[in-house]
Parts: sequence; C-alpha cells; structure tokens
Amino acid sequence: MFCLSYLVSCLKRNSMHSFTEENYLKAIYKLEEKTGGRVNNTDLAKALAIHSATVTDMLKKMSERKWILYEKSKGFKLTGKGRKSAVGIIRRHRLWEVFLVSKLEFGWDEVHEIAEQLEHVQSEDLINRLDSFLGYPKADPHGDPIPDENGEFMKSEAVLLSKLKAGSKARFAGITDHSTAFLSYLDKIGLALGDTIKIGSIEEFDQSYILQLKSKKEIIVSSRVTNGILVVINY
Amino acid sequence: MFCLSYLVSCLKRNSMHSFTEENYLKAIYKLEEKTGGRVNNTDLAKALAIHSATVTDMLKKMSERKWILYEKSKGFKLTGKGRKSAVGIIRRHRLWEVFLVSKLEFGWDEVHEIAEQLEHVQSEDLINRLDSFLGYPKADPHGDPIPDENGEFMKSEAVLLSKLKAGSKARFAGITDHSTAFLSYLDKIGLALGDTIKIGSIEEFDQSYILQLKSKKEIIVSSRVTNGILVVINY
DNA sequence: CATAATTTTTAGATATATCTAAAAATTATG
DNA sequence: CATAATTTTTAGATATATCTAAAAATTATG
Repeated sequence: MFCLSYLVSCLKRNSMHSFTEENYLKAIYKLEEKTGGRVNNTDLAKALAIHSATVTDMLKKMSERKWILYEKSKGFKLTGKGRKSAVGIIRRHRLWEVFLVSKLEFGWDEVHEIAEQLEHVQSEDLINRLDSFLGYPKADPHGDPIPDENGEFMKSEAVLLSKLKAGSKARFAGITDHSTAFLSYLDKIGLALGDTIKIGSIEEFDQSYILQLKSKKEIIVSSRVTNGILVVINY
Repeated sequence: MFCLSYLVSCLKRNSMHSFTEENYLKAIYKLEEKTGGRVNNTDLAKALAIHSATVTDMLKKMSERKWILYEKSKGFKLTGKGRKSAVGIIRRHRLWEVFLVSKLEFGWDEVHEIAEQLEHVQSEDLINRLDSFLGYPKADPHGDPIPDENGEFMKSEAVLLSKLKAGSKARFAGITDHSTAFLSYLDKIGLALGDTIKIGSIEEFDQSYILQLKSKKEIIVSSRVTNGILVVINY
C-alpha cells in the first residue's frame, strides 16, 4: 500500500495531472492564444470561474511542477512541457467532438460539455485508435484544427466574415464564437460549416450582411454573426 | 457564484455523485452479487484497496445520501436508488468495452482500465446513443450482460465449465475470472467467447480437462481455467 | 462463557482544491 | 508623483477523500 501510493504520487508529479490541472492548462493555453503573450491571474480566474486567491495557489504548484513559468505579479506562460500537455488535451477534446457528431449524430451545439468530460480520459492508445477510427480528421465539428499525434496542427488562414467586401465569395471554415446559442442560431438560419457563402451586399447603417447561400436562399445577418464566423476566401 | 455552487452542491446530494462514490457503488454492487446478501466494511475496503477507517466514514455519508442502508457493525446494502445508480455505471462500463473492442479493435484483455475511466462520463443521452450505435449489444466482450436503458438485464443460465461431465458440449459464454492474465492466456490457447467446446475427458488426478475445439484442435486446461469459464449447455 | 481474533469505529492527520476577507503590490490617472 | 484603482497575495476556513494508530465492538473458539 505504501509502495503503491508512493508510486502514484511520483507519477502525478512528473507526467500526469488531475482534472483540475488539466483544466488550468487548457484555459491557460486558450488565453495565450487569444492574447498572444503572458497570461494574468485575473483573466485565468475569470476563465475558470474561480477566485484569484485559488489561482495564485494553484499557479505556485503548477510552477513547481514545471507546467508553467511563473513570476510573481508578472504573469505566466506555459513551459514546453505544459504546452505539449495542453495540446494533447485539445486533441482529445476535438477528436471526441468529431466522434460525437459523426458517429453518434449529436448536433454540433450539443457536444462541448460531453467532450469536456471525455477529454480527461487517460490513454494515448485510445486516442490514437479513435483518431484512426475517425479517419484522421483535420478539424472538429466547429472547424477547429485537430493536433496530430505529435501535437502538430495547421494554422488556418481563415478570416472573419466581417472583413470581406460585398461580392466576394468564401467558404465557411470556422467560428470564433463557440456558444451554444450561436451554434443553434446558425443551424436555424441554415448556415453550416463548409458552405459556400457569397456576400450580396453590406448595409452601411449597421454593417449587416446579405448572404447568398448555395441553396440560392438569401439571408441577412447582423455584425454579431459576421464577427463570429471564419471563412476561407479564394475558393 | 454563491448561487451556482449552492445549486451544484444540491445536485450532488440528490442525483449525482463523485467518481469516488461511483466506485463505492460499483464495488458494493459487485460484492452483493458475489455474496448474495449484505456487504461488510472489510470486504469493501479490500475491493477498493483502501483502509477500513476510510470506508466507515464514506459509508456514513453514503447512508445519509440514501445510496445504501447502513446499520453500524451489521453490514450494509444498496437502496433502490443506489442499485439503480450502480446498474447505470455497469451499463456504461460494459457499453464502452463493446465500443473499444468492436470499433477500436482493442483486445478483450486491454479494455478494462479505459472503461473504468469512461464509465464516469455523465450523459444519459451519450450512453443511449452509444448503445444504438453499437446495435444494442446484450453482452460485453467478456460475456457479461449489459443492462438496458431501464436497468433491466438478463440473468444468464451459464454454469462453470468445471461442472460439466466428459462428453458434454457447450458454448463458451462468459468468465468468472476477469484478470488480464487469464484473458491473455485464453487468447494464447485459442479459446474465444462464443466458441463451441466439447469435453473430451477429465483427468481424475488434478481435474484437468481435455477440450476439443471447433478447430478440431485439442487442448488441456487446468481446473483453474475450467473454474474461470462459464458455458451454456444444451446447445 | 471468558479470552482471543477479527472487524469496525474513533480521533487526529494529511493533501487537494476551493472559499472569504483583508493586506500588499502593482498599475493607471489626474 | 501622489492617490486611486486594480491585481495579486496572504491568512485562515471549508469540503472531500484519504491515512495511521488506537480504542471499541463484535464474533469465534477452546
């Protein structure tokens, strides 16, 4: 019993982490992506919906365990090891989302919460087999890229739909707003990932767009929508 | 924030439970099945590889939360609610095992640990869709029955291979020894679930069996093996 | 049935992850 | 640059799940 728990605690220090640590890693990774640099305590606390004091404590521990580089009051960032781990979590999350949508026929607006749980299941073999079973998908149901076994993944050249001019044509390639409300709304107005979109015209007054869908249908969307959609032009 | 955590704690009390509680429920369920009656502290502690003192504490809590009926020093058993929950966990475990073997091509000796993690993912919708995706399997890769959505499942009429007489014929329907070592050994000697087995003869000296497999091959197995295998006769 | 053996419980710790309230440190602003 | 605003940290709690050591209760045995 002594031996076992000692071993377990050793393993934990070096290569494994609790759900909590995984959630911190993921949140930090996402914040780094968004801000492009160091992350601060307050933003992380907000992202995780917990209190700053808790974050301070946890960051100290994660720093000791070499998941992050932490300088008191100066913000922090992932170490190489921390980044690798975070990318692994994202790989797992996105592969499970593909499974849920393509195999179990969930809607793209229903999978996030379940994937949040599945992503914590520890088994490299499992994830690599899942990847193979799904045909090595390059993106999840929301268009977000899936890292491969080595943590490599494509940076997309997608741009916000709101950047396009009237008359241009593009492919719906991703979203920046991942809320269920937004996803359901897109379902409702008949916009799906992969669709070709032509911009009929742009209303100067409120920057709303008239879009022509491949179904010939025309829809009007607000700037809130055009700022939530990523497209690939030159298609 | 206050509201949310209050809500969460309420939910926890009534219908949800932590991984730990789920593991206790599952272990208690299995012990009840094995012993056919009340379970005691020591057996549960052994099954969970933790100390009795810890079990005493946890049982008090689980009793308050109405998962078990607990009388000090007299053993305990699951309540209706506790049983229902335990059966749900077993359903999830076994469905995931089917997924791992039939879709991801894991060996039947490789899936237990991963299913131990997957079984804790909370989503009824997920499990029912998985059930449908797998074609509503009646048994897991080890022949153990899978409860349906309502917690119903067949009691098997399988008996130990060691109960059969020379000359009888039966179908390999399940196992009582779920250890990886045993499963791998069966793989090695070429015995697989569903196989038809004919008992050539029984060695009186050590109760070892000579089995004739459908492949015409003959193998000799020890009583350790015939006591680990369940068969359905009259086939 | 008295004593020994076993089982269960109590008492007091520990680790993890969280909280609140207040203090300290840092950054922004007139 | 002094003060205000914001951010971070400290200090002291709490809940969960575990431990060890010892006491208490129960069960088995001569």
